[in-house]
Amino acid sequence: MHTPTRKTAEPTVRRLSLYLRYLEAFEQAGRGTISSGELAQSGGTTSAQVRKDLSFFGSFGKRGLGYSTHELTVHIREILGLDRQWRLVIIGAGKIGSAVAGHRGFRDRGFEIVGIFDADPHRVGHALGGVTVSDVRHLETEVKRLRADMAVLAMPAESAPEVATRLAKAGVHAILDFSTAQLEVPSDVTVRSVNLALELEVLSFALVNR
Amino acid sequence: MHTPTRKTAEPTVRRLSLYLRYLEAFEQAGRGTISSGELAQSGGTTSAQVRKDLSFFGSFGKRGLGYSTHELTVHIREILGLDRQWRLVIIGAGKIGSAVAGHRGFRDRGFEIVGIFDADPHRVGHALGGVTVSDVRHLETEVKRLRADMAVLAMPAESAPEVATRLAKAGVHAILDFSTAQLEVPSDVTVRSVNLALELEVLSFALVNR
DNA sequence: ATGTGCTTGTGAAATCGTTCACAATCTAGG
DNA sequence: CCTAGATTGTGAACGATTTCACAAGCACAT
Repeated sequence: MHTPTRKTAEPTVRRLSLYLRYLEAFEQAGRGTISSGELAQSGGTTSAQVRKDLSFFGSFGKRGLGYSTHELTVHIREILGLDRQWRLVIIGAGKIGSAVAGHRGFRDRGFEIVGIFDADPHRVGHALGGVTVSDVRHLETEVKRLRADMAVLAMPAESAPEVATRLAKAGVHAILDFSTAQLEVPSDVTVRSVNLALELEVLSFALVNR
Repeated sequence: MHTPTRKTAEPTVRRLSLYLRYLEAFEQAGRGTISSGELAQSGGTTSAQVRKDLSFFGSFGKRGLGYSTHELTVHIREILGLDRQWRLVIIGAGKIGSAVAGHRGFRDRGFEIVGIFDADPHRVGHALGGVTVSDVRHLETEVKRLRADMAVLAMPAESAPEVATRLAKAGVHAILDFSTAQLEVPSDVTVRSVNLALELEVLSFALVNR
């Protein structure tokens, strides 16, 4: 596997993630090999796209035959960094935080929830998915102690920027943000936003311009 | 406002949605006008990008002055189709479904939750955010009766494709899917997927390639 | 009324991502 | 060992999106 010369396109990474899901299904089904065309069908793209995506990272296939499902699974896992355990904290024990905490399948894919935080004293101390909710006041020390790699922000937009800054200071380099806030973080911290209202608005646009 | 000649780029629509959020804040703060540069800063883009995005739909600004916050707000709302009420159903009353149902701010933005469905008899009949959970067996008739425009799928991937098909038949043309399934729907139905595991995997990739 | 300073709207250029098309190379079968 | 059939890997073409750069237009001060 050769590391891409410079930064890889995000759409490529997203598709790799999808390919991985389908590969796992194929492997379960006992298929030893798979062609770029078959992978493309599962992921709603084209065979050329699949091959191009993979070619950024190496040559994993055999001409005339396709890809070994098992080997390609291992390769993609390695590319995405899923060949290790990631330690995850959730900030906000409300509806969304609980949903994330209760989402089985995270742990299976290497994401271990090691801490949950909330500002509401009524929530602190209660268990959520086997993890006890801590007071967000102790965020820095706890996050360091837990050696968290990533954080999920499931809190009101008002407090999100401050918490993001504190997380960055505590050594968290990846944040998944469900709030609608615009986070200001150091350049070595990656932030991804999931904004439910925005998704509905894109759907609204699609309906109007149908 | 001139309707764009053909389909508008999705990134443009997403940014419009972000601009709208910042415009509302600016309007709240009593700012009468705003420049493309200021809007760009809020949305993490460039002033040229803002002007280009808006130019697909018309000329809303005044040279030398900028945009009227109020007028631009109204224009973007109209472009996105937020100048009307959308009727929303949620399929799946589990963790994610509850989070969506309880999300205040949807209603404020014109998305009214008119129905919630679940397959689990234990959940049917209970109220969630002021709406009683119905049995998913009655999906078609209920969705038609409620005149739903959009649906949120918050259910296991196994049953999602079937439900998506039934929704399409019942006249729903926009679906926001939280499952990891690949949905097959008629071309006049727009589907958007939000996949939590995938987002974490993109973050994982970012961490590994930092 | 004119000049100054600022900001828009938009072609043109640059960049980025996708699709095409085909040589290279593999397997399997005779 | 050789041929037929399949499928990869990848430059090159294409298409889409972003950035650049500047003329045009407006407000305000003088």
